[in-house]
Parts: sequence; structure tokens; C-alpha cells
Amino acid sequence: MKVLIVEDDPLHRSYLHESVNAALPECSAVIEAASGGEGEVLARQHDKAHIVMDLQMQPRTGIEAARTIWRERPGTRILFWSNYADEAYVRGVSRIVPDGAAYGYVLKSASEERLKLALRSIFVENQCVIDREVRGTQAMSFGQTGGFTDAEYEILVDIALGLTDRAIADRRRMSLRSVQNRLQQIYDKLDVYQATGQTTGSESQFNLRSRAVTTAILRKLLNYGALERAEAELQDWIGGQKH
Amino acid sequence: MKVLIVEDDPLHRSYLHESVNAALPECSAVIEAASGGEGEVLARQHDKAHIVMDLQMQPRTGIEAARTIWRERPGTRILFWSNYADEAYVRGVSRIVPDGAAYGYVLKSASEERLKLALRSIFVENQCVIDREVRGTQAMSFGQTGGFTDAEYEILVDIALGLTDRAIADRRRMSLRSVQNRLQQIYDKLDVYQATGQTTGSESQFNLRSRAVTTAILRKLLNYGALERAEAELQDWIGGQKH
DNA sequence: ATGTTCTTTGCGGGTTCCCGCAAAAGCCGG
DNA sequence: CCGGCTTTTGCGGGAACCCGCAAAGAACAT
Repeated sequence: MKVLIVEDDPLHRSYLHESVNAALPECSAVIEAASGGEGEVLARQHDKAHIVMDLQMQPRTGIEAARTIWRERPGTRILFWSNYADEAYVRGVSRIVPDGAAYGYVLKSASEERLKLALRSIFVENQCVIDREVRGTQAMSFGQTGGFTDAEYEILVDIALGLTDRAIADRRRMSLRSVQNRLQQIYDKLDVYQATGQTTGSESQFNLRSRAVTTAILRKLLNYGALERAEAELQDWIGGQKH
Repeated sequence: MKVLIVEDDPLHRSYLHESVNAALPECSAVIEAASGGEGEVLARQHDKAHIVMDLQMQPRTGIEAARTIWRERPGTRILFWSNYADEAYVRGVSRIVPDGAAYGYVLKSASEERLKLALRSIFVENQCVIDREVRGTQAMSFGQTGGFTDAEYEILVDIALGLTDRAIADRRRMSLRSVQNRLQQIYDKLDVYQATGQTTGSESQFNLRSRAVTTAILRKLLNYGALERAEAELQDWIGGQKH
């Protein structure tokens, strides 16, 4: 068994290396990559290796690396190893995991025991292991309680990118009014109607559109990585438009 | 000499501990704190300790901790130790450093030598040490080349928070039109006028307001921590308004 | 086929935003 | 005090946004 570690922080990398050695004595080789791009290359070279992948990396994030790896080799087992359980990350991961692939998601704050257990579960038993906290945000997200549907999330990302209603309608192939309906659902769910106090009698409001975006960021529905990915997709789409 | 380490990641904490011991043999005690709040408490107890402070921490960030510590003890020497050189962080730090206080800013990606050198320079020589990359974004920010003035940055934060033009005018004590002037300067500097391609002849545009915010985030002028802080200030202001 | 429910679409108007234009108000060297 | 200079403010109009209302469609059980 070979294990490929993709992690840009040298401290965490060597920590992972030790943990893999301790948890998987049957492992014959541990390869290290210090960035997402390097990880993709090494995954191609060692095409039976299991992978431990950091999510936050510069410039090529773990999600992008995992996507290309899974595209070439859908059965690969990947254990994601991340600082946060932000909904944006969780959604990003579950969006790209192929059907039937085994994967894991553990937080860096987890104990070494949990990490070793996860390593054995996924790489030996071929069984998904998802950290309890992550499960929490997953449920939050897919359950209806305050969660966003994929359609709503799509539109949320679009206004975050700064698209106009008209542009969203074009991009998502729906009417202008439907876009605005979705927006209202989003505004409701993000509870964005709080008024700012005012010395004069009348009360000024928030700009709902911008307010929704930052509320989403503050609630960790969106984060830098998600925006970066979405921006890249947007540029692709623009390129395709004027073909 | 005493040194207080404030860092939530245990790996980095013990790495710092070792580096301090190696670089500062005259140091008599090293205290560790695992969060911003704990750091503030320990800083009060050990009121001559120098501080090494991580910036990204949950829930209380290093900038907030540093601000309260400096408020109580303005001469304290603090070495900031961060993953990124985002303009939002750099601006946040230089906004709170008291006049004449010695401080440092080194990146986690720096070599151990650089770290030790910085520890000696600031804690022994009482001399500022700012990582080269950070200097770069500092210059970018305060020099006129594509940089934002404080006034513009303030407004940028305000639209990011979702305030309406009217509300910004009230908050910053200026006329509506002046706010909109500032907005146009911001739109210019962020170069937000790119049109999305369109099948019909006419071309749809971005929503400049939202587009400016995410462009700023993608360029790392804004990030989660900055928004969080600004949101707290905003809530304070709203409270004061309806007194 | 009929009724119920949910989603999508169109219309209209009130509000906010974006911005060109020009007058008014500060800032300085003469 | 006076001509420049930048910055601030007011006005007006066109566009985009927010949203209530109601008709048209789609999905599904009876």
C-alpha cells in the first residue's frame, strides 16, 4: 500500500507522515507533495496510492486537485484533512465525490487517535469516515432547516460574483422574475431585513443584495475558496458565451 | 525575560516553543495560550512578557487580542505570526499598533532562521521586523499605486456590510453624493466594468456594488476576519444610533 | 378528467443605484 | 484679495432592483 500526502504546511506534513507510519504498518511507501498541482502529478505516477489531502492550499486548492484526480481515477480513496467544517468546504467536497467512492473528512483539531482510526477505516476497510462536526454542517445543509437547496445556492454564488439579475437569468436559463423569486427566498433564509437605526423617523434599510453575500460569508456558507472556484467557472462561461 | 505564545494549533505552538527556547536562551519562562481570550488573561497575569501571536484564531482573533493587550499595556512587544500577507490582515495590524511600539510580522512559511532572527530582533533589540512580503503589501496599500486611501477603504467595508448609500452617508457624516463619488473611485480602482458576453446584441453588466466586494475579497483586500470585525463595529454603531 | 399544490412567468410601481453636469465650498501660492 | 486647484454637494434621469399580485404550467393523487 502506498500513501500520498498532499499538504503545504511542512509541520502538518511531517505530522501526517508519522501518523500514517504509525497507523498503517502495512504501508510500503509514503510520498509527500507540497501543493495541489504537485499532488496531481504524483498521483498520476503512483496510480494505486491512497491520498491524504489538505483543503486549504495556495495556489491550487485541495478540492481542485481532488477533482482532477478523481476524474482520472474515480476509485481513488481520499481522506480530506481540513482546519474548518465550513459549509462551503463540505459542499465543495460532496459536489465532486464520484458515486461509490470512499472518502473521509477529518478536522485538524481532531485527536491523533481519531486521525489514525480514520486512516485505517478508509484505506483498509474502504469505508467512509466523516467527522462528527462535518456531519453536522452536512445535515444543516441538506436538511430543510435553514438549509439551502442547490438551486438557491447557485444563485447565491451568482450574486456574490456580482452578476446582474438579467445575467443570472441568461446563465441559468430562467426568467428574470424566477431569479428574483429565488433571491427573495435567499433573503428570507439569511434573515437580512434588519433595519439600521435612524435619527430621523423613517428607517433606512440594508442593500439586500450585498447584505446577503456577507451574511453568507459570515455564516460560512461562502468562503474565499468557493468564490475563487466560482469566479473561474464564471470566466469560462463568459468565454463560451462570446465564442 | 518571559515569552507568551498565543496560537491555537498545537503543532505550531510546540514548534514556536522550541524555536523560542533555541533563539532566546536568556528567556526564563515560556507560557502557552491556545486562544485569543486565554492570551489576554495570561498577558494580564504576566505583565512583562513579550508575546508571539497567531492571527487566525477561532473564536477570538489575534488582532482583537492584541488590541486589548495593547490598550492595557501599550509598550508590549508583539510578534505576529501568520499564514498570509493579505492586505486585510496587514491593514488590521497597522491600524491597532500604538505609537512607538515595537512589533513584528513574519509568515509561517518563513524559515526557522528568519523566525529566530525576528525573535531576537524584536524581543532583545526592540526593533521592528516586518517580513519582506508583508512590506510588499504594505507598500502596495499605502503607496498610491492602485492602493486605497483610508476613506475609500472605509466605504468599501461599508458596502461589503450591505449598507445602503443613505446609511453610509449617515454613518460617515457625508452627503449622499459624496458617498457615491467614493464608490465610483472604488469601482475604478477595482476595475469592475468588464461586461459579460451576451447572445443578444446588447451587453449586460455586472452589479457594480456586489462585484466590487467580491473583487476586493479575491484580491485579498478583504477577508473573513476583517468582515467579522467590521460587522461587530456596525452592530455597536446601530446600538448607539437608537440610544 | 378534475382538483390541489407548488413552481414559474409576466406586469407594474416604488425604491435604490449609477453617474454626467454644474454650482458651491475649501485650499494655496501670489 | 484674487485666480487656480481639488473636493464636496445638489439635481436629474436612466437603469437595476425589490416585491405584491395574479395568471399560466407542471406534478401528482383521486
